Amino acid sequence: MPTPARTSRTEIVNAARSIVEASGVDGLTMQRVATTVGVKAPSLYKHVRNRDALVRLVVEDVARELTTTLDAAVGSGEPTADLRSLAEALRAFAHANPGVYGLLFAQVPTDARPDRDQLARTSAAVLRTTTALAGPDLALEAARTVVAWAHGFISMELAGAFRLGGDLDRAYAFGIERLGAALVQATPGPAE
Amino acid sequence: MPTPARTSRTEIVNAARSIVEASGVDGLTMQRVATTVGVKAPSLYKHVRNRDALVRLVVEDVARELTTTLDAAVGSGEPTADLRSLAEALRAFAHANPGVYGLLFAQVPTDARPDRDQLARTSAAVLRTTTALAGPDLALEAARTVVAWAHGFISMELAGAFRLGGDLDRAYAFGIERLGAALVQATPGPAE
DNA sequence: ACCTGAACACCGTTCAAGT
DNA sequence: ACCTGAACACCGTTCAAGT
Repeated sequence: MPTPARTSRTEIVNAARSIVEASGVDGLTMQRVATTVGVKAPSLYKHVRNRDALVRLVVEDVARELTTTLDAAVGSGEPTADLRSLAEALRAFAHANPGVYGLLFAQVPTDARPDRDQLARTSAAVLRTTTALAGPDLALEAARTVVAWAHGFISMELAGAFRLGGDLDRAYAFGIERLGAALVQATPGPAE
Repeated sequence: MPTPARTSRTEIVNAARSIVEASGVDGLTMQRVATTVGVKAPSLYKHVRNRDALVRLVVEDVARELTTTLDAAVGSGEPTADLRSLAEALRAFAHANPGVYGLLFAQVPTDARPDRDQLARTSAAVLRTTTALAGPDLALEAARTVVAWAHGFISMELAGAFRLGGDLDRAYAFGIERLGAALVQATPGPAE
């Protein structure tokens, strides 16, 4: 005789995400998710394959949200302004979701990684902006330079790696200005 | 009656480092370290306080090695060349030690973080180079921009986050050239 | 002074048994 | 069709007992 489900995949993913946000990935245990949604741990396996799969669902949820945020940040018609806006939007998103942000580019088990399509969707706004800024031939490399810098800055900031004082807001703004200026000169670098 | 030690802190740290290198931090278990050095797990607690302290010893070991590597990379007398050399040395170090590199700037438990002094020693060569490149007033911000970019690029590369094809060596070289050029213009950006 | 076995409180995951 | 208790193989860590 079938019984109605007492929880759902969505509810489980939401619970997992807030646990990661509050306690980091290491704090994410199946038992804790279970008590949060009101069942026992073994029941979770009716809704998700295992813990890695659950982590992946959380990452994809965060990636989708970030995509929306970045898409909304562009469209000023001025590539340099869009670049600044993208960088600020990414940092604001990370500050608002410091726990799960770290998961986005983390060295996480293969089963916990989001699929290629979602990644492509998330990078679309950046690629459009660097295409306008540096031209189609250099767009990909320019995008990688910007994203590497922004993500590196933010992850070091969140990890507490900037310990030599100074104003981090100003350092971030400094980086955007210099990078924007460096990428707008569309002359290709040395071939080698 | 005292018995001679059957292992040592150094041996334990070395074992832990190679386990992290082979299997990631999650693969680092006290049991595995113990069998590697030839004792039972409880014995390890005579040499290290706990697992977090052991992780920290590994991180500090790696940081010391990286410091030596970066110090050896500079000294050409030409700041732009030193910057390129530093960036390449950091990436080569990460490729040679992909497992433990991720630990260096990771969001790791507080007890597992290296102390401030070691971090200062590791950044010294970069700061010297950016001082020569961008002047003392902008040296710290320039250093943060370079390190953020390089670390972001490398960590994304190691995490497999660059999935849109293209030549990563070329993308890294592109980033160095543009950053070097951007930082050498010592005009401060807008104050705001 | 170091090492060990036994024990405790936790994990993730499986599975038979309930409804 | 979902939920549960019991069980298994693992963790990190403590501690009394060995030498």
